[in-house]
Amino acid sequence: MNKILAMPDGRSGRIVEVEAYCGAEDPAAHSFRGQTTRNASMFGEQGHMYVYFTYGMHFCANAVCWERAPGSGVLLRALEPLTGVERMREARHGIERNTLLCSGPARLTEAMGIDRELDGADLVLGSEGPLILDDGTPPPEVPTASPRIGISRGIDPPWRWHIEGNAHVSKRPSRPRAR
DNA sequence: TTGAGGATTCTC
DNA sequence: AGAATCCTCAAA
Repeated sequence: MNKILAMPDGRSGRIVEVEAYCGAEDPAAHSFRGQTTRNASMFGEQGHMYVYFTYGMHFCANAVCWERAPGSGVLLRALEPLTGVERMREARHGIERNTLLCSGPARLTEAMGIDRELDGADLVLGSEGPLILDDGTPPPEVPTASPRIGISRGIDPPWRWHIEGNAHVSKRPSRPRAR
């Protein structure tokens, strides 16, 4: 949280919203039932990226992190755009409001140009493109744990965290999602 | 081999 | 509230 996701072409943003998915102990995790072709990178090296395709049109990106359990990862849900904003705007079909560029897991991958080609990329070295940097900004002192969004199982543990008051955090649907 | 459902977003 | 849209995996 509060670290920076950067692309080689200059696009970058601060990570202001994340969710944790915790392997075999988490029914909502793609890795819940063990390793498959799709989720293989969740079982690969920590610090690499797990990118998945969903709803027939969207990509979402995770940082693989086994701190709690094997096959775990952190879903990147929102960025505050820092640099390369015009580039992001192009990628997002000219969307004007900066708060809509990266405020959602599939929005931020579209804005940053992240797709299945980058599944498994090393986020620490940045050798394949995306890189996570620490500019010294500390994570929030008071955790803002809340329920995860868009899942149908494993809804109990409040494993979503965001920077309180940040305008680029994604908006929670007002109604509980159908299903 | 089949088909239900999905860590979503956009528009109506 | 409904559509877009395709891939994965469990079940048969």
